[in-house]
Amino acid sequence: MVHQEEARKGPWTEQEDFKLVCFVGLFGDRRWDFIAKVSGLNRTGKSCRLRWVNYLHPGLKRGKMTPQEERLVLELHSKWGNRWSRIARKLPGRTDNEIKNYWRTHMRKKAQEKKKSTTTTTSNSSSSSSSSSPPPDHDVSSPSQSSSSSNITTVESLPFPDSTTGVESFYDTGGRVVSAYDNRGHDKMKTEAKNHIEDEQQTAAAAVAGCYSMDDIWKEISLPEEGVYNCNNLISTPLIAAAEPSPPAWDEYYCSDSLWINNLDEEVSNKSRGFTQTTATAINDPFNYACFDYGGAFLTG
DNA sequence: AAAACTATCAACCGCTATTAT
DNA sequence: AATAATAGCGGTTGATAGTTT
Repeated sequence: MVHQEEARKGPWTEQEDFKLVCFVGLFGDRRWDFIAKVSGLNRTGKSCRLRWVNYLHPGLKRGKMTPQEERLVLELHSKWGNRWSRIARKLPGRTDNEIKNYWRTHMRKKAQEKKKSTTTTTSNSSSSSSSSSPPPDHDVSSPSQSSSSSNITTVESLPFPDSTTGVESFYDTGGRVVSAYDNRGHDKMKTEAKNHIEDEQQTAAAAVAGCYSMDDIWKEISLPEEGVYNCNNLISTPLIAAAEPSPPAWDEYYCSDSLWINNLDEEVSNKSRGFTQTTATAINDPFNYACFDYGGAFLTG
């Protein structure tokens, strides 16, 4: 590295994605600037975080919003306005960005429909469609509209998790994934880890960046006879050793094969956005089961 | 078949809040 | 307590896929 080049921008490549996932697996999803540096990704920490949160996070759901989710978004938006992240917490697997995008397109459409209907049928009584008409952004003025519909479930009664239930959307995990590296608390561990990390930064970066080509990586992933996906296979041993100042051992976090393969197949058939989509899922699932089992031992909070 | 238009969504920007030193 | 660094949020933009004319 001769000098600090201007950070890369624009779409992420599959290689970048993979690197990022690996390093988040190692260092947790908090220290973004650090990860950006150590990984050798020529990205800002901010960019890394965004990519992770909006695309690579294992807890993310993909595909169309379900009618239930749509209703929930409508209701919550009428309640809270453009508090996208807040709304997203009530929709596990959905990101604020996704909801925001959904709202904009969905509501714009509805607004246009409404405009049409009002201009063409001004003399008519208000149509049923207007009951779901969108307020402009920031319009939080009509909380009653949601409650007026008896078959719309109220937020509180929905089965979706929130902080009170103990089941969290991925927004609430707050990066408490690799607690040894969490820079909040665990002072002793933190110091040790920090030293360790700094010593091994070069090794780690080189290991991930250099030891495996993407072809190798995907070959590893798709080995049918293996049946399991092992993070250790993807990252060279020195890296694992370096990044593991304390238990749990990575060997405990092999993924479940069937889930991984099935989801990958599904995504392959989803031709929406070429390989990136598949890549994300391919990366997501192994780490979901291998590294980011929020319901399991890694969840420290 | 091709141009124009629309919808979708990933990613960036600027700002604010939070945490560390 | 003050300051700096970092994380997070909401708004916006731009690229591209899909649809219509």
